Amino acid sequence: MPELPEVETVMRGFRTAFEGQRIRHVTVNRPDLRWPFPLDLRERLEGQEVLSFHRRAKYILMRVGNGMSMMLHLGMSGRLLLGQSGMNTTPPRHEHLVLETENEARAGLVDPRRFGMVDLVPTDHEDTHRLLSGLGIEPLSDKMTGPYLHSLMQSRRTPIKTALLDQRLIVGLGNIYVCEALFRSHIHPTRAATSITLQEANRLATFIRAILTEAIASGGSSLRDYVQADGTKGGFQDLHLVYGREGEPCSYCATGYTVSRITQSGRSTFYCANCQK
DNA sequence: ACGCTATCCTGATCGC
DNA sequence: TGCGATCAGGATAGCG
Repeated sequence: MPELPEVETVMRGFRTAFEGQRIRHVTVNRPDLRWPFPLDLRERLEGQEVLSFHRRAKYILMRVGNGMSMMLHLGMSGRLLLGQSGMNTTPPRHEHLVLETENEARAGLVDPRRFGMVDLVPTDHEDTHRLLSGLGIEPLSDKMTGPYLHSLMQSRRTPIKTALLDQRLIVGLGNIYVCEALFRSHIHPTRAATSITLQEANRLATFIRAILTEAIASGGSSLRDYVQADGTKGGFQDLHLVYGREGEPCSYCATGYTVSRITQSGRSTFYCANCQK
């Protein structure tokens, strides 16, 4: 589910609710998601002050006072429900982990498909965690330039769409935002990554940055079950120009072409066969 | 060495 | 209304 804008939105809500507070209670409702929860998750977090929140790729990092960081990945269907403790409401289905603070802030991790993950890592060594150490560049950082993107694409013998989904090269993009970025850049998704010119890489860099920035500003894309931490829906799905719009007229080339859908490495790709070359 | 695929799960939706 | 098939925003292990 969540790509960079959704994870960033969730992380900001989590930060607003939890930063500076002390964790009073941790409830672990099952032993694992994609991987087992750390056996000492509860004892490592309870009683700790929440120092700060960060995002790396699609991971949320919560740093606490004992030098540990909780890593959280939402997978495909993960949501973080923020609220107050003691409301006596029925817990939602698939709420696998609950954090509560001394000030009654409550965060529940709901993940029906259980593709998400939670782990602990020493804050000083976050970057060496096996899931973080191989990650590519942050698309909203200064490293994300056309020339650098161009050089990254030269090393992959896959379609450009597949390469942009590869978190070892550039992080944060998922199926939606890759489709949208290629559409706005007028690049055909099946093109070999190595065929991307510098000029096209410049366009891609510009649009990737723009799309992610716009999506964060509108609170992410709400499809199916994604909502922001405060329960409101994001609004970026209304700005999708191709994703999920198979058969609809292309919004750019006004020639009667409609949005096509193909499958690439098992995932749907949406594009305009006329204006993406 | 690299790239493709099958796979982990549940739930929503679609066609019959 | 019911039922089976299909699809879903991710990322890995394992295979060729």
